[in-house]
Amino acid sequence: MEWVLVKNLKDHVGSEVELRGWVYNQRASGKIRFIILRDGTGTVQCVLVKAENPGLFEKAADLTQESSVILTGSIREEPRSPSGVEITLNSFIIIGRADPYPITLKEHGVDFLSENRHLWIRTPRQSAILRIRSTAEQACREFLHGRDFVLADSPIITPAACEGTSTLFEISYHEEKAYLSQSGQLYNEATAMALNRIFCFGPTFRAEKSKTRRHLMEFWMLEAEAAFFEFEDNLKLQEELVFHLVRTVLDRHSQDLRLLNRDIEKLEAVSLPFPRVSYTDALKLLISEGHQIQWGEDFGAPQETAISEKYQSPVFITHFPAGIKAFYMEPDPANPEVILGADMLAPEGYGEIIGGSQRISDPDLLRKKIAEHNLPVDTFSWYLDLRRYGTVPHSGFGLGIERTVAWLCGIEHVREAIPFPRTLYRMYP
RNA sequence: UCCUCGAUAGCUCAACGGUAGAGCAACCGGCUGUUAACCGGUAGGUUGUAGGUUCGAAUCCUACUCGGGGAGCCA
Repeated sequence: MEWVLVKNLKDHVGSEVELRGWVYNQRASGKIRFIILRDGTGTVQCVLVKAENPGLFEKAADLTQESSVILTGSIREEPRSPSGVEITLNSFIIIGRADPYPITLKEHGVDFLSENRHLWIRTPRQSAILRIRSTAEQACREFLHGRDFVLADSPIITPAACEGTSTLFEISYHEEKAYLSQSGQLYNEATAMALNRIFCFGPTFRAEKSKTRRHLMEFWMLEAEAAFFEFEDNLKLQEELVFHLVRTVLDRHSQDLRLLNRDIEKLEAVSLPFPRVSYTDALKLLISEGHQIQWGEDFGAPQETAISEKYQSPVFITHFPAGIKAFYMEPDPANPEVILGADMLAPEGYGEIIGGSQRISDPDLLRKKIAEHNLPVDTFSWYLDLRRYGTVPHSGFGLGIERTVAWLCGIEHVREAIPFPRTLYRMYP
């Protein structure tokens, strides 16, 4: 008998098939049982009538929540079913009978759910988010490969800070100190000089004691870098990538988005080109609205939210003051006080999802900036080499996948956008 | 690091200075179409830890532990 995934049941209406999965729930009266099976691709209700098969009916009393089963049954259309199909159960075997399952169908608190993350991910909502994450990652790769970008993975163990700002996780590299990467960017610049257009996609680590719905200690970042790309090329690439992500998730996950109660209209409203506002103009706007902030100060979360809420699409904040951005960002020739970089803020207050810039290509200027930031020149010696040997203008950006997925899914917290979140006070399980 | 909130049954919560309760889960029974099914019953507790105030503390005070939300920083 053919083994079919729940999500494909509609293609087999009328036939008898085998299903393999876990019992999501069971309801029973004296004469009829409803067993909801989940197999990770969806859920389906299986019906068992006592009069038709008394032996099987009794045996099914043993099907506790999350017991694993292989069952056979006939698929039929059923107007009363939310998915339109239902299974008439013919037989089943229990692979592993589950003990009383901690995560019931009732409400639970964040602490308990986090402590049981390994089981929490089995719930329909969490599964939907993780499926969307998978598609978002796939769409990133599809998009960049389609634009002739080459995947060039950057190292996770690094000898020193990439940007010298954030706190790093220190590890012991045999007798030496080493650090977990907080960005693959500097290595990306090297691979871009070798391969022209490249990207890396992997975990990145921040040891800052951040403790908000937008922060994880370990998160995944898509970082692209392109030789000969200037500021404008960079922004265009970013907005087209993010637009592609939105469209792809809408196309492939309407059911998951519905399950998450996502307001789909807000995603459908995203359109190209994305709005742009310079730091200076954004600042004026914020001051006119009563924010206490001066030129040269970075925007905080409340400011970012205030700006992003004015637009339906993600918005670029461009031309930040050089003093609040990383040392490698190219100054604007028209005004060297500001840099040719931009942050992309997601709508609905989800915060910064991309940070990017054109990079300094002049070796002398780069050396000067390294000194100004009090960074050790010798650890950047190889990075300076990139400017010694055939320097070119180039640009890149980093996209935080969890924040992006959280926005796409409309969920409250980035911890639900990754299978096993690492937060400030929790790394179990 | 700072601000803020919290910890009571397996889970979600109530009891607010005077005998620790409810719903769900578990277990037993009932029910022919349920969608977090429903109905009846049984069992389940050193109220996060340590001290203090009091005739009496889940409740008030102090410290600690663990966690939630936020600030800063960032994706």
